[in-house]
Amino acid sequence: MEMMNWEHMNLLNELIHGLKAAKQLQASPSPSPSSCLTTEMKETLLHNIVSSFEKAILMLNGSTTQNIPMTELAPDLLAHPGRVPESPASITESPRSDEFFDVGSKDCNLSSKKRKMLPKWTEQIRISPERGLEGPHDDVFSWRKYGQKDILGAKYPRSYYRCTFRNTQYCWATKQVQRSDADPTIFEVTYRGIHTCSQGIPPPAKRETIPNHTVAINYQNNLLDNLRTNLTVRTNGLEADTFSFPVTSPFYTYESINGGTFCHVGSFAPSDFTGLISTNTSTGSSPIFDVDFHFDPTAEINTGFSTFLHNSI
DNA sequence: CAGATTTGACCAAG
DNA sequence: CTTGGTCAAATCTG
Repeated sequence: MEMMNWEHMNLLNELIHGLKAAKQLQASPSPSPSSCLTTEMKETLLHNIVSSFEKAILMLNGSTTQNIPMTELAPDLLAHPGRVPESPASITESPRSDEFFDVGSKDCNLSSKKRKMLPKWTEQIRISPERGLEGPHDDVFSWRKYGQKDILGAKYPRSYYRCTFRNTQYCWATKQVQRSDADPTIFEVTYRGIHTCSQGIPPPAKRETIPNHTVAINYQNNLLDNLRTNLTVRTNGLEADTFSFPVTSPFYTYESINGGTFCHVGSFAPSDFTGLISTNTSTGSSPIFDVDFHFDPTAEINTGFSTFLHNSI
């Protein structure tokens, strides 16, 4: 197999996925009620397109010696796909901000929907008695608490955190911490979104020996990976299973076949993780894993990646 | 004084 | 209506 430049492979892959998603969207006329793509799927495709551009830009930017911060290049892209950052107060409802999505649509406030599309996973973290009740607040990222809520049927309140750099670097990662009432030493931490702030990007110093973009993309993955090996991890629900511990935000393409939907999920993964799910890595060919699975909307929900796994390149 | 936390109010979804 | 998630003013902290 041709050993393509590692950077080019990833970059190409991003652009190809972006293009694929864009073409799918283009092939699906928006006002057609008979369109095989649901609104949700279209939104996901849009998300893919934007995210592909973001990652491609990040890769290119990571390869330059100057390394201009993403926040300067395109802060609005980092802020949210398609969203123009205004004052923080207007973020949740800005009637005119979605220039790339649903222009002219009445319900262009997609922020909550789009937020739901962010990758989401849950970890159960047990606190050690010696450390006291400080809770599982020592992850690598810095968070700012923005709310607390009593949850019906739960003994303990749920705390809401967002990335400290939400306003300065438009990083939309959030987490929720819920103490388990069954076992108060366990905290269930639900993360949503990948850090796009400088915390999720490696320090520029270490960028000479290893291909730059690989460091950039995998840095955060490694952090997550470390967390994963050290902690009990559990995913919840269909959505979480779908995203079942992505190491970068996954991209999706949909295809309608015989009334069912064929879904393709791709994500970057550290090579060791790829090795776990594929036997084809001895060639050292691809750090990317792709998953294709078929689900029939009329059938019972099947959350397994049952169909097949393969390397994409 | 700047940044973080607290907490009641608000809002969208169901 | 209820509920979970977020906002933002008030308050705290270093």
